[in-house]
Amino acid sequence: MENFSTVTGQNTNAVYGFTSMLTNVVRDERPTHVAVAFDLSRQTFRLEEYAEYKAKRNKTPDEFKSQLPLIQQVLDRFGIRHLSLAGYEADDIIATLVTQGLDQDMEVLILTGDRDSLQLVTEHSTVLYPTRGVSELARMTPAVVEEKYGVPPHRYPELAALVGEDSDNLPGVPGVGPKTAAKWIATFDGLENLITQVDQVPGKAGESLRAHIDDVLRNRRLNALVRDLSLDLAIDDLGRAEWDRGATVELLDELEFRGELRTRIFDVFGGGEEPVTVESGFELNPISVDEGGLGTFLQGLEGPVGLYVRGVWGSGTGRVDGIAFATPGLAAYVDVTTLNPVDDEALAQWLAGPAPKQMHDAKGPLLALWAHGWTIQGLVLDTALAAYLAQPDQRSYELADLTVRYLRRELAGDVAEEQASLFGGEDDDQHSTNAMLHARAVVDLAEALSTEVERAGGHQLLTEIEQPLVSVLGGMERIGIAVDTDYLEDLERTFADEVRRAAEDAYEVIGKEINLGSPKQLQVVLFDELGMPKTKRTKTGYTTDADALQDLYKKTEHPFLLHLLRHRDVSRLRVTIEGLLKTVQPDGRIHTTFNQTIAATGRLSSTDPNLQNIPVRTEEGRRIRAGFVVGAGYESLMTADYSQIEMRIMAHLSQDVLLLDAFKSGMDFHSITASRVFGVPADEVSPEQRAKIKAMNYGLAYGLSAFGLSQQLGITPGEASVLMDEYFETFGGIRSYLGGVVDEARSTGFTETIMGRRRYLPDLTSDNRQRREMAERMALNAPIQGSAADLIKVAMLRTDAALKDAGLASRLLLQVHDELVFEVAPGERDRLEEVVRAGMGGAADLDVALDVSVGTGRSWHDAAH
DNA sequence: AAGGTTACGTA
DNA sequence: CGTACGTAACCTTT
Repeated sequence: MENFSTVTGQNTNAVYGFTSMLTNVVRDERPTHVAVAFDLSRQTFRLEEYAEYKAKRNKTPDEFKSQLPLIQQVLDRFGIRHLSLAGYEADDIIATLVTQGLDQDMEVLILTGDRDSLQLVTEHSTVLYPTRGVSELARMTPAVVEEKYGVPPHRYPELAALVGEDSDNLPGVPGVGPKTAAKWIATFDGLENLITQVDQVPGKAGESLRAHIDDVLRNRRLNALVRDLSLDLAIDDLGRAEWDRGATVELLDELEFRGELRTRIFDVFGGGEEPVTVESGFELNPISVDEGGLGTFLQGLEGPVGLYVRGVWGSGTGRVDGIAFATPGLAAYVDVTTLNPVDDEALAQWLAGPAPKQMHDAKGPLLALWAHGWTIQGLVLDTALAAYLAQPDQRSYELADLTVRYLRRELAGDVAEEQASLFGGEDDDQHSTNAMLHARAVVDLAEALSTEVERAGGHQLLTEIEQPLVSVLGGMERIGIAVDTDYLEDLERTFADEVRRAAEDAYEVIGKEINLGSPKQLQVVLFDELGMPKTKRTKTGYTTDADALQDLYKKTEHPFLLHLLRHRDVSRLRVTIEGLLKTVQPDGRIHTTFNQTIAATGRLSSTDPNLQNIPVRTEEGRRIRAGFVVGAGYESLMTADYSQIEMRIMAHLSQDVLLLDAFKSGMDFHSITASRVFGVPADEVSPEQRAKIKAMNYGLAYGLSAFGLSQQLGITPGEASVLMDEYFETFGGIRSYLGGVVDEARSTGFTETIMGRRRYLPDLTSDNRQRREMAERMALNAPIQGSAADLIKVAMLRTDAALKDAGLASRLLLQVHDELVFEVAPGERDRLEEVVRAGMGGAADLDVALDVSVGTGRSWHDAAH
């Protein structure tokens, strides 16, 4: 699950975790009888005996409490019994059921995170104890308990009584840990004998025991589980009841559990049935359009028309096979490959006209329509973009997923169509029905999503930014950027030579050939054979990343490391070029795809290839940029970047006076902020001081920690902490802004950008510290990164429109988050610069200026400034 | 063949 | 133990 709360704001973390774990255990263990026990309240006989029982435990968070009824609903739907009993804990219920089960010669499994339950372990009863968070279950058999604690299971509570249990607020004997306790229990053959012969216990620990004997006895009384409760349900009642399929589907929809977990649930509890939704699919009223009658049909359509384009697209172009049209009343499908000239013209007119249209993820179809020679106007709603604005954290916005999510209806057809094409049957009927279903789904979704977007305050963002941007992005993809393939091929050979050289040098040092690209083999060489100090742990071993290798070199000065680092660098550059060359189209240009619904902050992303991560930091890397060149018929490339866009946004949002002044001064930003922090004139700021503040400036918007800053600057966390304090002393407005953002988001559930783009962060109230802190950093970053994304999108629209207005032939090619790349038509350099500076600089009216720096040259590299 | 992990490029 | 992405190689699992 990408998002652990539903659209209505109900947290589902615990329901999700519980359901997932339950499903896995049932799948793996195949139990014949299952029961789940819950605590009813804190008020138990243990609390009556000992008022401090579990007193240190935090109050159960509301977030979790609100999920309990949902968990119980899940169990009801799955046909699993659950029970609780006033005055007793869940563990007592479990102990009672285990006892009953063992009496009936059953094999019993106990899934719990409470170590007291280890007393229930026998040859026929095993505790499954969650480790590694909850991702793994340890099987606690008698042998495992004995090995881990040094006592047999039935003596575990004796050991616990001596040692104490923090989580129950039961203090044990001071100075006595598990080892001593286990030794005593073994020597005296149990706690009872230990107590009666307590005078013979030697040493300081013995003294301590004698002083705390009452505690031990009390602990032992309290940690004994009750095994003979009278319960409403007996073992025989715990066989799995009927699985309520329909109700489960309904509940899973409500919880918005989709994807992998849903499949798993149906596999385990439903015997592999495919999940289908409560309601059936879409009803069509298909009509066939007579030859020559398309124009009349189209003119007769009322209201917004859902369009679904059948075809293929990518790399800036595409092909249309057919188009389906749908309104709530009727649907039709047109095979465009067999259109007569009259219908073709009628369709072209209608597409290019103002009739309101709705589509799903229109950019691809747009490329296909353009390639066919058609244009399209009147796109009033793109359902993929609407869904993205309503919930930007989703990993996919496929039409079929959205219909289930927002309409509770299954979009059938894809599977049928795949099967048809698999068996050779180009089933026209199937194609057209499927296409009409999709078009109809778009219409219904458009209505539902309009409401959603409105509710999330995203209407303006959708209609004035995201949707108009579709054709701008499509245009950029269609045009592509020219590359000098000869140059890049040459450069690849150069780097390949360097790769070989570095590898040979590395092999010579260690006296053998290994795969330098294999972290596993590297670990063997570095840590086992060369005996270097261990680096930071990864899931599978020790890291060999560049930072760690640099560190190791500082410590060992082993030349192998230098050759290895060199090998990494140049082989990466070589592979980058190889990848780029593979994507060059017959027109000699690379046509990336810009994705508009991936980044949860509102940024674009670029794939196939990614042109937003072309190297720029190193001299060798920049040689790759020189391979991106101006195309035939154009004069040069122009790049235009926003300078310090994120800090400017922070200045605007925080209204920190010193920060606003820093930008107004027009001086070097890092120097002037450093001069403020260190209290020296800007021209006397040392390079070290500037570097520190630069790291701080950049890190701020990411939720930087003292530890992270210390790592980056190579100073101690203490020093970093002092630096951060001094920074925040100086720029108090920033501190209060950043704190305020998180507080606000915690109470509203979302962050918001300058243009009102929201990001929902339910984890801000998680009781899992790691998740919560992660969400806090996201909350700090999202308004800043997202506002920058808003601004450059507006800038793209303004610039694109201005170019057309001015009749310029220069064109936008790329966007790299705070940078735009243009191809300059002959003689248009100066006018283009004017248009771009105005378009970008005027994208928003902030309390700081939006500085734009511009450069031109024959390549992307030469256009740097 | 698919999916996870590690490493690393950009803003 | 700093946000947001995409890609590729390696390696394990299916």
